[in-house]
Amino acid sequence: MSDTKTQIIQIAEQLVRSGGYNGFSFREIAAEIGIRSASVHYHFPSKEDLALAVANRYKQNFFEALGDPAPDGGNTKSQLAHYGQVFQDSFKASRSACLCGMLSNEIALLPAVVKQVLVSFIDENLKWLQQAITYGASDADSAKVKQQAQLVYAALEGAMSVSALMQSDEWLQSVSNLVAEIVTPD
Amino acid sequence: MSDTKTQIIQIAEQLVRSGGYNGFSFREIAAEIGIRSASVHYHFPSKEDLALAVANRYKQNFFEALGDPAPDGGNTKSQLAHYGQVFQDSFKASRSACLCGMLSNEIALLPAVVKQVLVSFIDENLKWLQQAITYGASDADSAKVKQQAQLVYAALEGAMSVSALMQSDEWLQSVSNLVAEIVTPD
DNA sequence: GTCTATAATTTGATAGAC
DNA sequence: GTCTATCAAATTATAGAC
Repeated sequence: MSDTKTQIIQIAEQLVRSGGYNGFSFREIAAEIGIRSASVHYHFPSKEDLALAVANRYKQNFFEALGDPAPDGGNTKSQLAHYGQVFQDSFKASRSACLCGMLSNEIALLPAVVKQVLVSFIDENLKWLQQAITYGASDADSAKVKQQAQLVYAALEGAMSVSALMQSDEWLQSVSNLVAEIVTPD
Repeated sequence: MSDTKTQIIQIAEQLVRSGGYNGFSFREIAAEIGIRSASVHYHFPSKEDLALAVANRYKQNFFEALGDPAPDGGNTKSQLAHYGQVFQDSFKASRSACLCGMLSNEIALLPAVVKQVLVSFIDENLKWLQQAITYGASDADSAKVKQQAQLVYAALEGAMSVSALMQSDEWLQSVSNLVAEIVTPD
């Protein structure tokens, strides 16, 4: 991928996370790079193309940072602490909300192809959490474990949203610590 | 408040919850009512005025639905179940995200006066939850109780966001049930 | 790949008649 | 309170030169 194309995606991600799908423009991206908006259209013909690329790259980076559940044989608590740390690192780097959390709210504005990325992002988070919670222990597909995984994901998304508003990671830290304590496979 | 003014706020709320602050226009609101956009400006001179009115009314309605913590002497579990039910009712009525959750993500776009409403919405949710969790029991200001209250709020906001994406209340129900089970004042 | 130029549309907002 | 008319600005997107 060309340097400019990567730059466009990076800037677009930050702009979407700050202001949503309708909160960024091709001109704004172009201005930050030092080119013209027509050149941005060369790399991404439509706004939907760009939004899709941004969502895909965000998802990919997120799961790279996450790694596989329990790669070093950690217990549930340490795995959930790591999971929370990924959210915290993302917030610290951007001071803004989760891209997928942001776009989830705006679903009415988005093309179906972007919605699919969001749904798969959530699905894979759920799978990761179910494995992390039950690693080496009970059934990853039990209803209880799924409920717990949903709680962890929802709580961290919500906490990231509040942290973006407050411009402080207090909520993310607090929620991250608590879920690691209270969620167990038993 | 005039009928038209109320109508404007109602429609604006639904539009903001579907598409965010940049996702609605005066013309769109006017079209739904059957008037012209200039008439909307008569009631709300600027978009910021309208956004503020929408946020204030949403907050007011939310806490009216919530009522006081433990008005009938309920325990923590029943109080949290009621809290979750308020989120579920709001989702069922609108099929969209929480207005304050939506706007929290978009903080970079909003005037300071709207941000204040969002911050107070969260503050008051936290207070309500801390009282509900500790009703008739331990210290409402303990660090542990505050952490739990943050978890409950964040989890329900996150679950509502996912429910808006999926157009299903499964996540809201699941998360609502689980927090009522696992959060205790002890 | 980037540029200039521009089309087509939408937006927030205002002036002034009724 | 609502209307017509209009403005200035911004937006997505395209055509065609370099």
